[in-house]
Amino acid sequence: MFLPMTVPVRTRFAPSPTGYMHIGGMRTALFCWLWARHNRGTFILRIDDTDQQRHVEEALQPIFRAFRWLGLNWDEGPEVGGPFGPYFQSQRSHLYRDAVEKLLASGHAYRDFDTPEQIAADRQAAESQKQNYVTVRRSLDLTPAQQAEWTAQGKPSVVRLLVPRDRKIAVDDAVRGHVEWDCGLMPDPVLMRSDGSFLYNFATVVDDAQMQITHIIRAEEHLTNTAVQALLHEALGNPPPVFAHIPFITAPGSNKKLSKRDLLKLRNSPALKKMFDRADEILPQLGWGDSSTLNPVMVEYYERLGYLPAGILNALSRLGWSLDDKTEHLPLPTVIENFTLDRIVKAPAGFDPEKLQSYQANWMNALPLDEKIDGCLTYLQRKQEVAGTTTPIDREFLGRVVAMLGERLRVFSDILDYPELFLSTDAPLVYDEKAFQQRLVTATEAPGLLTNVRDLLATVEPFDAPTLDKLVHDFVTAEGIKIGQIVHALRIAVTGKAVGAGLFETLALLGRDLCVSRITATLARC
RNA sequence: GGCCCCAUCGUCUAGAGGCCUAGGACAUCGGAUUUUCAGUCCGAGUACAGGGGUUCGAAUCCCCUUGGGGUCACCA
Repeated sequence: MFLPMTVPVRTRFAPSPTGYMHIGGMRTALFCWLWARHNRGTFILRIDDTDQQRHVEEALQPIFRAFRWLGLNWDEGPEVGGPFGPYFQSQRSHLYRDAVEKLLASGHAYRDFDTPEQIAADRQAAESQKQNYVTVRRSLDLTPAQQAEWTAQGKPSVVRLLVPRDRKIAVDDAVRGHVEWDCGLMPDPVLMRSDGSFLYNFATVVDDAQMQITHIIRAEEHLTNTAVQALLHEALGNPPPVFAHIPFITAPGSNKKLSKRDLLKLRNSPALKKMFDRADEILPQLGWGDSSTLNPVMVEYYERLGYLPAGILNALSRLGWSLDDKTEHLPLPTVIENFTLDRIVKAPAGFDPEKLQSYQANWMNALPLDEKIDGCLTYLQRKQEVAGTTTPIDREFLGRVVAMLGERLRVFSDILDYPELFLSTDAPLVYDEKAFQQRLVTATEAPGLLTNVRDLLATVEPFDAPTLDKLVHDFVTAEGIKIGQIVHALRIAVTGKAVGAGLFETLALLGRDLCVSRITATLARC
């Protein structure tokens, strides 16, 4: 658009080390990554750690982890290096200092000796007169000698950009179109603090230019910053990058930014409650905390619960972007091939857990059986480790379980919902008490019928699903009862549960001995 | 409050003047199948925020209103 086609595309994602990867931030990162890959360009990871936290290294790990899990590799950045490093803002002060000097020398910036108190008073004065506040610029009237003297005395000062008030600044945003601001309404932004450190808005511009970023793809909340940044690029003589402000993700059922700050509200929102509850059910079994340590705004939540990268990627891609009027299931290569900035939707997109589930189900379904087995095995083994037990899990048997469960298995950790299938012979079942009452106590004929069926099961040959199906149906006919009078009782007797996979398949899977002994045990309980 | 952005079914979206009595997906509700749940198959309902223009013709272009959101630091 503004760049010659020969310039290779370079995009960047610049997270702060917060200690977790936000799902919305991941979506922004994905869009950056996609645009780079679509153009066979370069995707850069740069760490915005200007506030110098102590444990940057630790706080960074979940971010790297999320990228790696989803398979979004970075071409330049931490751990991989690159020709434009260092990739930590905290290590790039010399570049910012040079840029400040350059702006000071060219007259685009000036030293401001006004105290924060003066500035605050100016602001208040403007406000009380219902006037727009702009910097008063008293320091501009200082003689060079006065300035030098104050500087020599160590009087604190900041460096501000001298905003050209007589004009407008405009940007042709790749998703929002032409946007412009009146510079006469803008205060002069601080570039360098009195302690010599630099502001994000300035550092970003210096970095983007030095790293030769061609497309700045970021969340909409930065749109207002763009006026200052565009001015800075201009003052620095940089070739202007293309800006693309993508809409942010909103919390389900709201139009506010999906934020970790509103966690309490999110937890109680009907759409998200299930996800929190699921975390509390599953995570403790695996020794990975609970919903207070991992929640649905974090990428790690999905990883730990056993979602598929393909499912998450598909869902994230479709939040604010579409291929056409009907394609929903998109493998990454297809997205890369077709991803363009002009198809990004302008309006904010609500995060919809239900739809995410449906993408996930689609990709789980498409997964080869072997990979499903591997995934489930990991979870079963992890659970055993945590519980301190070591019952060996037969891979072939697990394969039969996974095949039988079919679409009931949406994420890998769902396998933990079926402990009764993996229990050894002598381990007692946990019964769904309500169902037990209804099907085996209230239904007074049930124990008798069950006893008869057990005796038939003890000898029937072969012990496979079709045979068992026929056996039970013949039994129903012979007894003159309804099928519902026996199947529910039978299922509870054998699994303890009211619902599950196909009954006859389940019986066949568990095997004759286990079925008979469990029915006997259940009968003893009636 | 100033500035800026946004506005199609409950939700994600298609739609770049006639193909739109607005298409798809998720969710919802029916029906069928099944021993239950899930699934599957079939079917249903539901949307262009409002008002003015421009035009032979507007969801699509312009203006206004309304509503929502973002941002206004020596934060990132």
